[in-house]
Amino acid sequence: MKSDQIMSVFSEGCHPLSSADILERLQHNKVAIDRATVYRQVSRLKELLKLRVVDLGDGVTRYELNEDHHHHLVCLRCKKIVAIDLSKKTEGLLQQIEQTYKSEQNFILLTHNLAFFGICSDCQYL
Amino acid sequence: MKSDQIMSVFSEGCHPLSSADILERLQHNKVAIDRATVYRQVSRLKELLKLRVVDLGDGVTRYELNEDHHHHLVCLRCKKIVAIDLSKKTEGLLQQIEQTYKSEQNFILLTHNLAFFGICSDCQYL
DNA sequence: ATATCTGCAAATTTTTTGCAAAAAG
DNA sequence: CTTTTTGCAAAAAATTTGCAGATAT
Repeated sequence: MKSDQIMSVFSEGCHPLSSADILERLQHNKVAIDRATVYRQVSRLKELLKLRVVDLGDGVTRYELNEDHHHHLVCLRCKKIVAIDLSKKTEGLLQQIEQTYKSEQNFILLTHNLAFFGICSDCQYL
Repeated sequence: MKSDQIMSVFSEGCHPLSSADILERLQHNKVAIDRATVYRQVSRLKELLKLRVVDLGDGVTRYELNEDHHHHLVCLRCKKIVAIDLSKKTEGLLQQIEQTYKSEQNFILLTHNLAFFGICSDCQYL
């Protein structure tokens, strides 16, 4: 089953991967897979909430595991992506927000996306 | 100048707009504009921090004014988008996060993206 | 045997680019 | 006059679809 092989490339590292990245990694691992299959399975995995979309603002759609929820810091100049862990700081707040929308609008929250954009230290004097 | 006309469609409403949306709205307003111009100007406005990318998890790149920073609640079933204002709840925290990454990594944060995904009340019993 | 998954090729959609004319400074 | 912006057409990139054969249940 190709979806397992797709899931396995996400286990290799923690960076968000585009469809092209997934394809490349699988081919590098000698797994024959078609582009269309990647798209179809990623879409399915997204619906099953195994993966989620990470849009880092550069027009490329990337995905990552929907577990171990980390966030991202993205440099607007060099596009470097740094994974950050805000769970301690945000956990209470996000739970509170979940409660609020559950009771106010009966909206059941399942996941979220949080990314920060700015200029990294290497790019500040360019 | 076409970028002013692009900016003006964002003032009409508060929903995030894709490139196709912008084109459609301008054409509806009898403004002749080419697709390429929309892409070029949006990219420029993004660099000038007048617009920012909004990630609603469906792989479509959308933009909104980078002022009045609201967040979004997105229904994973019907794709309904609800704009929410978390500024009171998150302001302190986001400022604290900005400080943390400024001092720890010398990363200057300029903007962020926060969206919640779940099932809206209309879709829960489908 | 039936239903699901896959590769392949083609179609569609989205975004980018080169270039010459138009507009702005 | 020089620089920037625009439209047009074409190219490139990203995503989706139809279909027939392969896999799995």
